[in-house]
Amino acid sequence: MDALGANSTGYVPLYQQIKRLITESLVSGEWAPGEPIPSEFELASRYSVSQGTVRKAISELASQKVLVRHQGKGTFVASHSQESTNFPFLRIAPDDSVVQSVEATLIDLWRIKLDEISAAKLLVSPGASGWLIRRLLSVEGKETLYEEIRLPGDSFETVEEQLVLDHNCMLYSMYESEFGIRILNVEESLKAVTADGEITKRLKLPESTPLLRVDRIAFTYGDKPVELRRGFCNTSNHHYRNRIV
Amino acid sequence: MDALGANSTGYVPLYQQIKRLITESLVSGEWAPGEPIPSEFELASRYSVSQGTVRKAISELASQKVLVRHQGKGTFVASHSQESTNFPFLRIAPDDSVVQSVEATLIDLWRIKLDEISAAKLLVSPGASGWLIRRLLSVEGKETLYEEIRLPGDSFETVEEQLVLDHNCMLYSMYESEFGIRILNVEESLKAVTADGEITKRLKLPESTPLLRVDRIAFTYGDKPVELRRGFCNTSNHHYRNRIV
DNA sequence: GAGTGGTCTAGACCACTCA
DNA sequence: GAGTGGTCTAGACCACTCA
Repeated sequence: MDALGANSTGYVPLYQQIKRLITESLVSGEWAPGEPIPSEFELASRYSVSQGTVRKAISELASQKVLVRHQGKGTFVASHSQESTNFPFLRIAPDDSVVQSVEATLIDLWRIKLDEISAAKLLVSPGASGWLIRRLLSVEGKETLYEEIRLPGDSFETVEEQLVLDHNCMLYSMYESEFGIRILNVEESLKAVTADGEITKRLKLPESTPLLRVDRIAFTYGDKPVELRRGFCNTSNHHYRNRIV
Repeated sequence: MDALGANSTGYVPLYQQIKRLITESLVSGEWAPGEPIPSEFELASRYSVSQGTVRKAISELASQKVLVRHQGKGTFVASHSQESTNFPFLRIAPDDSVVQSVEATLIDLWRIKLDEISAAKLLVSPGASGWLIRRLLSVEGKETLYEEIRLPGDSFETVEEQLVLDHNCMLYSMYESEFGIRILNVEESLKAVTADGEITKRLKLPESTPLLRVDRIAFTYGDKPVELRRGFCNTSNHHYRNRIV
């Protein structure tokens, strides 16, 4: 099986091909985030297949949250700006309640050269230019998470502090509207650590408090990595939740 | 929408009803783990619907890993004993390689009375009898994870030490074959902690080493909780991995 | 009432497995 | 070659939205 779903005889199901064509239109920007795509019957006639085949393609894209279906209204390009939550990949929650408010405050923003490890993870050459964003997240009014975010300069040409502030630190929504980069999924790697003085100070904690370190790689279309993130989380009153099936 | 997928007018799609009938046959044991269920056409005639409708029901059950499909061979009841991995819900991996070998050694096993919190999580009355299993997991030959497992006595009447040893500490496979309880999914809650003396001694670590504490509730059919687990993981050379979409 | 996605059917044919 | 799951079609009808 290759990336298109072809087997050794070169057979690729029609719906896989349709899925690819739809994805191409999304990447090219023919259909913008938040906007409706053509109806299933329109797409069926455009690609000369049956509605059922288009439907199967759309179903898979909807399960990846690339598209969103609304019965009676249409199928829409998924958009961070119209999602229920502003931090769709945030797994930190307070212990005794459900997460209701998350606030981010910007610490600072720098143009940097990406170190070797970061560059390798972002699939760019070591020393390539990039950006470093540092910020603090408060969950339910309590400083809980200190984050360092690294962005590759080739995908993010100019990141102004004002831009980040304008978007109220909703970064993924900013990536989408300002840079045309939609984050589709993320990989996280967690460890328990004791953090250094600066981080504990930011989180207003005594030194050597154990912290949950969350390393993230965020991916856009085609599993292309476009953001690195390292977070240090105070888990005295919060936890990282996960469901595995 | 109720649990069956009915809307306010009482309409329930056929495939949802079929899904329910199939699940009932699975719970009743008509089709045992690892065995094939009847073919799509057979089920279609049994339930007097089309193959497509049966197919849609099976597809959803397959995506929940309740069933497993094999083209050309049939559809099988999922079984832990024939899964690729013996620890299907284990998210701990070594930092610099892929996880290849996991070994579990039993520390001890006790009949206990469930404390209030555990009983509440397992939806049984506080003080109800149960079991406590303590064990150590080695990943790639290195002691990495200390675990305490609590089981409710109503689902697990008698748990013998020999039984656990016979199953080589593959607990979920044991639950399935010995108690007819199949774990379908788990919820985990993670925190960074400094563990007490006994745990660090078990993991051969200096005291006050930060550890990743993983609390798990495991569910069977109908989202019924049937196992509690608390693990303490040494993350110096290992990490907890997660993918979010 | 027109248009959308959601369900369901009957039938055809394909890819894969196994004897 | 028989039997399985996997794909695809054309057409019908349902549930929902919006004017």
